[in-house]
Amino acid sequence: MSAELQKVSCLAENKPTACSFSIESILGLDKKKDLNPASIRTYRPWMDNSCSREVTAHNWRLPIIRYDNIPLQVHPVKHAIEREGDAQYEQCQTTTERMTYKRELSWYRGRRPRTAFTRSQIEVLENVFRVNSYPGIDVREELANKLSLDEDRIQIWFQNRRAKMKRCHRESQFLIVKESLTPQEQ
Amino acid sequence: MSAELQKVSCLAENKPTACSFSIESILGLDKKKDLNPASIRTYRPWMDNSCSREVTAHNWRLPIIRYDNIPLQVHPVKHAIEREGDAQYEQCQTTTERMTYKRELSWYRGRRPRTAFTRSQIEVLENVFRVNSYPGIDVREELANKLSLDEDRIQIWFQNRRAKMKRCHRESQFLIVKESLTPQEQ
DNA sequence: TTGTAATATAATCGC
DNA sequence: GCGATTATATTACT
Repeated sequence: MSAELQKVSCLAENKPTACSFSIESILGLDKKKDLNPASIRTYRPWMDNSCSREVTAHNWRLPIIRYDNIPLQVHPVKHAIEREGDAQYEQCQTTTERMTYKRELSWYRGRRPRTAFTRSQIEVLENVFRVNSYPGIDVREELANKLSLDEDRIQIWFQNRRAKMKRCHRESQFLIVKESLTPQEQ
Repeated sequence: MSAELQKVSCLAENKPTACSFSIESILGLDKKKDLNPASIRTYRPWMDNSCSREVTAHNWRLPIIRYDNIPLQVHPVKHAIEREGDAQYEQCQTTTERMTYKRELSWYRGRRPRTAFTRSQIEVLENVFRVNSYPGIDVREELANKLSLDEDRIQIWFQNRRAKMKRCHRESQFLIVKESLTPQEQ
């Protein structure tokens, strides 16, 4: 971390370091601040109470919450490189060990069990998707009722389906361009 | 496949079967359309001219035309509905064709590439956020300079961060209530 | 291993 | 600025 950034990040730690952000400017002439870090927890409706409580308990017990403030969405490689501060992670020597560590971490965090759509459900979803890839809440609810799925699952499905469509399109576009650049055999 | 599902899936095949999904609802046509196509012109500073030209070039290879004076980011369905003056669009006979047309258009329509903040940037932002979740323009500019980011990115970050905080708080509140209602096992 | 459901969050729109 | 959505990138599971 650069010296500049250290100066900035010292703020939250109340270090007596000189800092180029003035307190006044950071406070923005005293605006409301109502953040209670302890209150942040994720709601997992598909977990029953006992399970939720257990997860919470584990998170409190285990020193693995240090990444809650840091984006989990990073390049795995970069991530691995940059996680030098995580002692527990560093202790994992083999890839397998690290995988296990990560898996346990995710288990403690709680993740909705993967939904396995049936063939008929997919068929209907695909048919609707062909006609409208952006169904509104009403259509999604209709689908949810008819297919016996949560509306949330429908929404995620369409989201992922759009991403897939886009990916496929990008790839085909790339192919077209590539072929146009090398019209002859190659 | 059940009778219900057949009713649904018939849609994409244009079968004259009675169907409990209305065409309007599937197409999302039963929603209000409130855009004024003539007045919409979005500025995309991150698309420089060369890039635009390249995109245009790609568009020329495909049965897609470019749209310089339409919203770059709208609901494709709404968008498609309101572009009745577009001759190419009118040439698309079937709903599917129109959807495809519209869909491809939206791919070329620009969206700012997702910014990937670095760990150190997030760290600083989080530290400032803890102290002040509503930084004024001056603090945002300071941060922008120090973190080598656009002030705009900073602003959006704080906006999303506040939303996240709110969400987390709501969820934890919900959990508390839920647990207080079912304090025993089960 | 691949495909994809799920997740987190940056970006966008309409108010 | 907010709430609601969408896009995007990544993770993790089958």
